[in-house]
Amino acid sequence: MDKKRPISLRDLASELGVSISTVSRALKNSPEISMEMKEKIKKLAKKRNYRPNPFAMSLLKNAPRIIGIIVPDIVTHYYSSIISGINDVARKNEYSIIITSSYENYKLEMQCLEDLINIRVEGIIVCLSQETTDYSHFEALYDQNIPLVFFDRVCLIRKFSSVITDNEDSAFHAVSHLIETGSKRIGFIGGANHLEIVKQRKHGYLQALRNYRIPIEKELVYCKKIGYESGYDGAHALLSLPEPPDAILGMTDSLAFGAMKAIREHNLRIPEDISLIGYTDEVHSNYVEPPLTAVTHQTYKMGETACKLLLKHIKGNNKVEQITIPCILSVRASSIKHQKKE
Amino acid sequence: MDKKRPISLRDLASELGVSISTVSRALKNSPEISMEMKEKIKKLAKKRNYRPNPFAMSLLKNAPRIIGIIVPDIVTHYYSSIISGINDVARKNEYSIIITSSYENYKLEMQCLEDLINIRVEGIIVCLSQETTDYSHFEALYDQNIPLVFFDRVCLIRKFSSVITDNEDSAFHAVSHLIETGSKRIGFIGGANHLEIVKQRKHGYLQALRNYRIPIEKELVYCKKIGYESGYDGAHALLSLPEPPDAILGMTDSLAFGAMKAIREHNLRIPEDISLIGYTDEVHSNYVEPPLTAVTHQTYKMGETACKLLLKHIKGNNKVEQITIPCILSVRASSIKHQKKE
DNA sequence: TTGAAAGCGTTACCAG
DNA sequence: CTGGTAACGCTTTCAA
Repeated sequence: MDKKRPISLRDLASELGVSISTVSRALKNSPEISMEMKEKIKKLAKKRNYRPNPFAMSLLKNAPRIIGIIVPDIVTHYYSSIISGINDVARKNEYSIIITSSYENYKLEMQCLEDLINIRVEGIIVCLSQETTDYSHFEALYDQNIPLVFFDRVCLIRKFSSVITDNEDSAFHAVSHLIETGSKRIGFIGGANHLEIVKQRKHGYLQALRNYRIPIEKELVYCKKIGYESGYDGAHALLSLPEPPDAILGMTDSLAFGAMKAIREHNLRIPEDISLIGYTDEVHSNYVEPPLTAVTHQTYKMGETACKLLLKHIKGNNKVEQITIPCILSVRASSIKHQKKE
Repeated sequence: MDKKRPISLRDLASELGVSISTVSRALKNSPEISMEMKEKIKKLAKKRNYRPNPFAMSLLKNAPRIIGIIVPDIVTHYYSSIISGINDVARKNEYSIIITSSYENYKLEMQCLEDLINIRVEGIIVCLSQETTDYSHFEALYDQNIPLVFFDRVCLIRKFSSVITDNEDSAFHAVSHLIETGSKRIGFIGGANHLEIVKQRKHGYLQALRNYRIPIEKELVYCKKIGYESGYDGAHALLSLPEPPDAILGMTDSLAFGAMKAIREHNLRIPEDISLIGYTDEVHSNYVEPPLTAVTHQTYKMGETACKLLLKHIKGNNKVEQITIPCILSVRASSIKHQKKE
C-alpha cells in the first residue's frame, strides 16, 4: 500500500554479495573494476530499475541541479515565453527549474527568494516586481555568493549580471517610425517612474523627439502604472487634452490595448486620426483591428541568454555581464498614416 | 571566493558547546528543552542565518516536497494559468513545483516523466501530449505507487484521478445562447476531427441545434485544424455560402480571432449581421472590438483542483476521482443580436 | 581489483 | 532536560 523505498546501492550490493563501494564504482565505470563485475552490476541495476538518489548526492555536493526563477507572474505571455527559453537551456544542461511568482508584490518577492534559498537552488534568475525599490534582499545573496542573474527589470548591475532589452533604442525607433509615417504630436503611456524600463523607454521616446526637433510637452506623457486600465485611462486623458496627440506609444501590450479601447470610444480612426504602437507578441498583435504595430521582444532568446549566463556563474565564472537583446519593430497597420518616403 | 558550506546544526552546537540534538530540538520548539536554552539557540540561529538543509531532510524522509508537472507547453495562456493554480495550492502546502514541457511530443513526454521520477518528486500532474496514444509509461507509475493526476487530456481514468472541462456542455450553452439572442443559422469552426475536444464540442453544438429543432446542415460545419489561419479560412468559406450563417462558434481562441478577421473583410457587422463566440480568457476577449463573447475555462480553478487532488493522494488517500470543472459563458458584445426575453 | 569506514545534515530513539 | 548514536544513500579516501 504505502510506497516502499526505492532501490539503493546497498540493495544491489547485498543481492550480489559485494560491497557498496564496488557497486558505486562499477556504475560510474571506474577503471579499477573488472569488466566482468561491471557487467554483472550494471545488468542488475537495470533489472531493478536503480536510480541514484538525488538527495544523497545533493547532500554530498550541496548542489541539487535546480535553478530558481522569480517572475512577476507566469501567465503573461512575455514571462512564460522567457521561462520557456530558460527551461530549455536548463534541461539541456541537466538542470531543473523551479518557478515562483511575486505577483508584482515586494513582500511576496522576498518570500519567493527566501523559499528558493531554503531549497538551496544553485542559482536564481529574477525579474523584479513592480513594487520593489529596496534591493537589500538581493544584496544579501551577493555576500552569500549565490549566483543571480536579473532580466528585464534589473538592479544592482555592478554586482549581478543581467539580460535586458534595448528599451531606449526600441522606443527611439518606434517613435522615429511614427514621425516618419506622418505623426506630429506623439503621446507616451508608461508605468511607474521608478522602474528602469519606464525611464529607458521614455528616454528613447524623448530622444527621438529631440532628434526630429519636435518640442517636448510633458502633458503628452502619462506614467501611472502598467496595465490595461491604466492604458485606457491614459489614452482618455491624452485625447481629452486641448491639443490631443495624433499618435501614441503604449509602453507595454496591456497599455496599448487599453489605449486602443479608449481611442475607439473617442470615435477616432487608427491610424488616420491617431497612430498607435505597442509592445507585444506576434499572435496578439494580429487579433485586433487594425493589426497593431508593435515592438516585439525576443523573449525566448532572452530566457536562453539569462540561463546560459547563470550557468556560467554557477560554474565559477564570476564576471558580471550586461547583455542586451535587441527588440524588433514589427510594422503593421496601426501606425502608418502615410507611406514613409524613401 | 568559492561558496562556503552553509551553517549547519553542528556549527551552532559547537559554538554554544551543546549537542546537536539539543539544537535540533530547540529549533523545533520541543517542550523538553528549557526556555533559556531555546532562547539562546534561536537567537544564534537567527544571527548566523541558519537554514535547515533540505537535502538531509529529503534523504531522511524520502520526500522533497516537490511536485512535478508535464504540460504540452508553458507559453499558452491556457496552460500557464492552470500552472498558476497548481503553483498557488502547492506553495500554500509548502510544496514547490517543477515544470516540464512535452512540446506535444511523445518521446519528450516520456523523457520528462523519466526526469521527474529521477528527481524523486512526490507526485506528478500531467496533460497528455497530442501525440501520445500509448500510456504504458504512466501505467508503470501506478505499479510504483507514485501519485499522478491528469488534467484536460486524460487517460487510464480507472487508475488515475483527473480534472477535465465540460466541453460538450460548454458548446451546448454557447449555441443555445446564440439561438436565444436571435441567431438562426449557426456555423461551427473546429479542428481535426480525431481530437476529443473537437468531437465533444461539435457534439454539444449539434445537441443544441437539435434541442431547438433547428435543422443540421453539414456545410455549416468547418473542421480542418486549430489555428488563426484556419479560423480565417473557415469563416471565409462559411460566409461565401449561398446561404451564409448569421452566427459562428469558433472552437478555440485562435479560430475565433481568425474568423473575426474574415468577418471584417466581408464588411459584416458583429453582432448585427453575424454573431461570434469563441473560447478564450478574460484578457484577450476585451482586447478586440467588439469584445468577444467567449467560453472561459476556469483554468486557475482547474489547476487548484488538480493540485489538491494530488496532495490528497500524496497524503495516502488512494481514491480515484474524476472532477469536471464547468466552463463559464462570458457574454460580451459580439453575440447579442437582441436581448434575450425573460 | 575490492572492501571498510568516514562524512554530508538531519531526525529519532534510547540513555542518563 | 540533555547527550550520544544510528540511520537515510552516496562518494571518497585509505587499506588490503
